[in-house]
This record gives sequence, structure tokens and C-alpha cells, in this order.
Amino acid sequence: MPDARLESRLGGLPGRSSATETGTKWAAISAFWREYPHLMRKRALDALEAMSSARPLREDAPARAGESLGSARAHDSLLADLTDAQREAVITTEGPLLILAAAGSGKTRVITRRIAYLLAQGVPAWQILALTFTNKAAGEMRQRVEQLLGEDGGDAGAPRGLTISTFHALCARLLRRFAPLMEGRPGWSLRADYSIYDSDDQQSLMKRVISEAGLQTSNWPPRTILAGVSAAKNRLQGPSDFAEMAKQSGDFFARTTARLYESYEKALRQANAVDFDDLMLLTVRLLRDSEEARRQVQERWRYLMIDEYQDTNHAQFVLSTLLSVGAVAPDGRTLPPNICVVGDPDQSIYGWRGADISNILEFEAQYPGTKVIALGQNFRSTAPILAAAGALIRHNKRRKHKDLFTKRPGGAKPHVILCADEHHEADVVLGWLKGLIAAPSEGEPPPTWKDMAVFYRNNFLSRVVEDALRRAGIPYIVARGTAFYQREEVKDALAYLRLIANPADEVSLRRIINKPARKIGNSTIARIENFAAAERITLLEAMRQVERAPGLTTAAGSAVRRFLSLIDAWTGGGSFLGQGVPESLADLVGRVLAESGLEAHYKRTSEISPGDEEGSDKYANLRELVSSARDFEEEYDAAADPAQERVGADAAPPPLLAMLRAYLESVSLVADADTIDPAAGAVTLMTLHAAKGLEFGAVAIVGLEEGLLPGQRAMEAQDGVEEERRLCFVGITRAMRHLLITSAARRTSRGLIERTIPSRFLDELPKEQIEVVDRSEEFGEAHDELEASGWGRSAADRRPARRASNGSASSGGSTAARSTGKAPAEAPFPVGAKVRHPQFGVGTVASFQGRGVNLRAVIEFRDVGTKTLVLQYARLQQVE
DNA sequence: TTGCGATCCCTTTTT
DNA sequence: GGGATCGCAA
Repeated sequence: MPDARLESRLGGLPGRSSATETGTKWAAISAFWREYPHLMRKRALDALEAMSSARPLREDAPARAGESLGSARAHDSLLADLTDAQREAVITTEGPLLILAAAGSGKTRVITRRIAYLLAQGVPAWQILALTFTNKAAGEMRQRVEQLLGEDGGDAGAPRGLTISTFHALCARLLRRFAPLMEGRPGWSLRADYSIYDSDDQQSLMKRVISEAGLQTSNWPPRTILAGVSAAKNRLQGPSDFAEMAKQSGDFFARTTARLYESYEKALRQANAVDFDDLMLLTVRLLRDSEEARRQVQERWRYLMIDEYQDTNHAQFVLSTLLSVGAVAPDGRTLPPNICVVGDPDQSIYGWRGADISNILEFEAQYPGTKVIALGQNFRSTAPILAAAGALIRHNKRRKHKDLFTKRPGGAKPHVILCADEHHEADVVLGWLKGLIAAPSEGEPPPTWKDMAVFYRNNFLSRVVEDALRRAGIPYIVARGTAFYQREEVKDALAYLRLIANPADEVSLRRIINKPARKIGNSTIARIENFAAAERITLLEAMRQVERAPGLTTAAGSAVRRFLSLIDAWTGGGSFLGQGVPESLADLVGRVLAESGLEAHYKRTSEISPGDEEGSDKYANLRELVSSARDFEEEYDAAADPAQERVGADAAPPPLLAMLRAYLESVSLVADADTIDPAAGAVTLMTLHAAKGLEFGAVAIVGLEEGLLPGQRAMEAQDGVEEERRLCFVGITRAMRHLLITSAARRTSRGLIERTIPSRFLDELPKEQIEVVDRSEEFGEAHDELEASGWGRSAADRRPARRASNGSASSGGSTAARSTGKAPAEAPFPVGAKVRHPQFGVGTVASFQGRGVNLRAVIEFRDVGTKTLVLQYARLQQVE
């Protein structure tokens, strides 16, 4: 420990954040404790006292910080190459611990060492629970722990019983295991064979719910409703709580959402399915309501660690309180829980998804006696890059101030290049990447493609960059949208499997009932549906009684029966026993693919359009699914399957069915981010969100423009810009040695060329630490010509005055999103004008909103009421 | 019932 | 520019 400099221990309580938010948070917490007094721990005073005695209160507790240092050789190697602060974080094993781990401060290293240290202290592996947000993070953590243990000459390989899992996977397991305990409770209808719906499934379900409620999906977009539902679930609000809230606010939209939430929930339960948010919400309910489940969970896990704590939402916060109950000391006192959270408020970028940054800002207040350790030394980036990141993030108001620092001198200045348009921008990025390869800096390892990444705010920005890279023959991978298990053909196959595992799963049934086409068309389905509704039976059950359904032709009836016999052949009529039933999972998957006709269907479509790479991939993907099932089968350990440890009275499911359920669960919880593979020999393209937790030698961030970064919607939300700034900060701090930031003066969006305003974040970078080059005039002529040739409107119409392009004014200027009583200059007609819409008829223009291509008119139609229309699309005609 | 083409509407970020 | 939906023809 050569460096005596202490960077740890931010003393005292965090600066007060907004008083109201703190207030509601506390109200929620105290209401929670009031409701569940049996969970009540000895509160602040007791806890503080216990902490201040600063020695183990339990016989078997590991020694506290410092006392046993150096006593065991294993510890030396675990602690050797750590800073003082890092070491402190590793050896503080007891009580609540908050580790503020700045970007690049060796967070993962600390967590994995801490787990290894706990094990070395003799803590049984099964008492340790580490939670992450992605499978990838969990996998890496496990791997690195195994590595550490291997090096130490201990038993190599995974310590049995150590739980490192994502929140979602943990909840899925707990629900599957403990669902039988909840059977028969009012309002609980989930069985252990439930399906997990991803966002596609959610949407198709919500679509149906909306139309069954007699509403138009055009007026009530499923996405928007689902966002409201998701937010409610993240706050642990059920349909009735939400309805109550909506009633009080008197908001029509909220009231309708509440109604749809209730029906959606009913439909989910009918399908014996849960969505992602339910996993958390229902687990909280389970642990609150079932004493038995709670006892088992709390007796097992004694050391809880949570990674990326700044991204937890309210449900996850409550879940963590339920999982982390302090042990009882020999003298009968309750000890503070051993909960260790790691995070960085400056990297909180999931507020829009319900992440509650106050969970980390107020951790100390929530857990009295918390020890706080700040890791501020950065081991990743060069000084100029850190300076840029630090200068940017200092513009955030709501923030615990802390500066990143590095001990390594030198490094190239980050480049900022202003480009003419997005094609120019892509060329600039391309040239920069090539330049790094061609002329590597001295004293650095020569960079390769895999050390480089391009980040952007929105997925659609990747296209132009992709095109440029492809043309230049540079290998690249896009970490994007469609993970393997989300692809159309794979989801089709999984839908068959899910139907087998959970016959109530209507979303899956509807997906594949006529795919590939087997003459069960919409009218047939509608008739069966009516029959099912009348008889109050599931869709599948209605199909089984198809001869009783009215109005069906014999041809339709036999098509339905053929479908059913297909399913029954795979499952042995549901028993999974007897002749002809597949013996292995891979066997089952293979037969489903072949006999359903899916395989032939996709093989055929790939032969029809052989030029289509996507098409021919689909068949290969289906084959790939079979081998994924085989892999799963080999690794599957029935004894370790939580669903196999029966806690209720039910008989165990047939082994194949149990394995199938476990398989489906595992594939449902795979996310896009998990597929990112920095080891591939290619430039990585990804969103800024996906970049969190990664690092690259060289990073380019494109599209630094108002409306893009910060994004339009974020700018309208409260504290939205601060989150966007953090997002930008995350991007910058991924870069180890080289950083390029670009913006384009013009950008084509929705087929229209638009002038842009450089992002305010560019102004916030430290001028003397970066190199700015303005190349936005290059190629200007060519594009002006193009621009002038296109559209019916005059050039002036399409050019909203560019506000102080370089400027100081960018912060104060009012963005024109608000509705105005006056018509903007580019509006084709004045307020009060009479217009005709092809569909809505005649109306009067009340006001305008937005500008440029987003210029919208609020029009009071004579017949259909008030509508807000985007002028560019509305095809309005002025009438005299 | 199926499949294709015209047409409408729109663009965050993801477990 | 593109994805989803709808209507129409076979």
C-alpha cells in the first residue's frame, strides 16, 4: 500500500435532493413497514449502535476490516493490487455498504474480489446473492470469481450454490418455485407453468385488449398504454391502485389506461402469463404474503450485492429490502443487513424505464449505519478524455459532486468534428477509424478493429454508418434490436413450445395457429373465439370441442382437429408419457420444427428469394435453435432446478416438461445486450445505452444535435436533459485512448432533409482540452442542389432559423414545442383558417405546435372534434 | 383463405 | 425510408 492518499469515506448524509421526492419516498417506505411490521428491523438507533461497536457480533461472522488482514495467504493475493479504497470495499463485508464507483474505477474487480474474499473468510457460497441487470454482467461476474478461486489454488470451478443472477431471472425462479404456496389466495392465479411475455407478446395482447374494449389502436397506441402500465407496475401499483389514482387526477387518458390495465392484467392471468414487470411485482407480493417463502429466502441469503444500483426501480428497491434482513445476534439484537450496493449516480440512464435515482442517492438514509466508499480513481481513460467527461457532467445540478482523476499523464485530445450531413459524418468517422489503424500512436498497442466502437443515441442512426463501413470493407457488428430469440422464425418455434408447456398461453396459440398456413383463417378463428367466450373456456379448449362450435364448415373443423392432433402427438396428450413422445428436449424441438411445417415453410421462402440473406438465415436459425436446446439439455441440472424442489403438495411434472419450462424461461430472459461480443474482430456499433459497462480503445459518438442528444422527448421531460447528459457522459467514459464526437448540420429524417442545431453538450466540453474542426461547409453545394430539387415547398419553409449555431444562446432559447396562438412563418395558412381534411372533413385551425417537419396544427373539426395533425402528412387544403 | 401491393403513420433508449 | 395494416384480386 504505497499510496497513503485516502479517497474513501464521504462522511455524513447525502445532500438533500428535492424535498418532495424525499418525502414521498419516505412515505412509501414507512407505509411499507407499517403494513409489514413482522419484517420490522430494529431501527436507526439500534442499528447505529451495532455498527459502532465495530466488531463481529455473530460467532461465525468474518472478522471486520483490518483485523485479520494478512492472516491468510489467500487474502494477500485478493487484496494485493488494489487501491486503499478498493481494498476497503472488499474487506467491508458486514453491514450496509454503498460503493460509489465512478466510471472506469475498477468496479467489477472490486465486486468479484469481494465475493472471493467472502468465500475465503469461510462464508458458505449459498449464502451469497449477487444481482445484476444483464445476463452478460452476471456471466462475467461468475467467470471472474471462478478465475480468482482457481488462481488461489482452491477448488476450481463454480462454488456450488453461489447465486449470481439478474433480477429478472431470480424472480422467475422464485415464482416458479413458490407459486404453489400461493395457490388459492385471492387475486393470485399464477401457476408454476407460466409463460413470460416479451414486449412483442405484450403488444399483441394489449392490441386485443384495446379492440375488445371497443377502442381504436390508432387513438390508444398499445405502446403508450403499455408504457403507462409498466410505470405503474414498477411503482408496485396494481390495476385498482392505478384506477384510484387516475380517478383522483380526473385525467381521461389515465382513467382509460387504468381500465385497459385491468383488462390486460386479466388477460395475462387467463393466459397464465407474466410480463417482465410482473416478475418483480409478483415476487414482491409473494415474499410479502407468504411467510413460508419469505422465511426460506431470508434464511438462505445472508450477503446481498447489487450491481448498477442507480438503475433500480421502486419494485427492485422493495425487493432488495425483502431479501436483506439482518441476522439476529447472540444477544438478541437485530443486526443491520449485509447489503452492498454498487453504482454511480452519474451513470443513471434508465430513468425513463422507472429507475429511481433516489434509491442510490438516499441509500445512506434508508440503511442507517451505512458505510460509504467512493472509488474515484480512473484506470481506463487518458486525462484529456476524463477532462471532457468531467466538464460535461459538472453541468448537472442534481448530483453528488465528485471528480474523476487519473495518475496517467498524456494522451490525445478528443476531437469534435462538425459535419455537413449524415453521409459526410459517416465518412468522417470512417476516415478517423482508418487513420488510427494506419498511424498508431506511439507507446500504444497498435489498435485493431475490435478496439473500436461507434455509439449513437437512436438505433436508426446506425444505418448510415453501417453503409459506410460496408462500402469500405471494414468488418463491423451491430449490437441491436433483434437478438436471436426475438427473430420471427425463432419466436414462431418458441410459440409452439410455449403452448405445449402452458396450454393457456393464448398469445402463443394465436401466433402459430395458422403459421404456416393450414387453412385456419380469420373467420374460423373468430367463430371459435365467440364459442370460447360463450362457454367461458380457453381458446384451446374450444378448439377441442370444435364440433360443438356453431357456424363452422366441416373443412374448418378438420383443419382444427389436425392442428390439435399435431400438438397432442408431441405431448402424448399432455401426459408426456407413452409411445411416440419425444425423449429429449432437442428431439422435441426438432419434431416441432419438422411436423409443424415451420421448417419447410422457411426453407421454401429462402428458396424463393435466394438473394435475400435474411431469408436463407431463417432456416439456419431454426436449426440453430435445435442445437441451443441440445446445449441447454446438456447443462441442465434437474436437481438444481428450483421448480423441482417441490414446496407444495403437487406431484412433480414429467421430466421433459420440467426441462422444457426451464429452457423457455432461460430463453425468455435473454436480452440484446447479452449478445454484445467485443472480442469479435470487428468495429462495434451500438446505442449509448448498450455501451454502459464496456470499454474500447477508440470511441466515436455521432449525432450530437439538439433533438437527438439530448433527445426530443427527453427535453420535454423533467430532469430529462440531465439524464441525456449522463448518457453522453457514459459514452465518453467508455473511451480509453481516442475519442471522436461528431454532429451534422443537416440530417435526413423521415425522408426529409432538416437543418439541425448542434447539441448544447458540445458547448459544455472544455475548449482548451478538445480539438474542434468545422467541416460542415464541405459538400455543401451538392446537397443544396439536392435540397432545392425536392419538395413542393420553398427552401425558406424548410429552414427554421438556425439559432446561434455556436452559441451561448442555446440554453436560454425557448424550444418551439409549446403551442402558439400565432402561425409560424413556415405555416401554409393562418390561425383561424378553414381547412379540409380528406378523412376528418372541414375544420378550423386553432393553433400551431412544433416547427420544421414537426410543425403540427391543432384543428377543431366540425364533425370529429379536435385533432392535432402533423402538417407534413395531413394533406390539408385551405377552403375559403 | 391467401398473398400481395397500396397506403398510412411515424421514430428513443430495454430487462 | 420503412414497418404495419388494410383492401382487393385470385
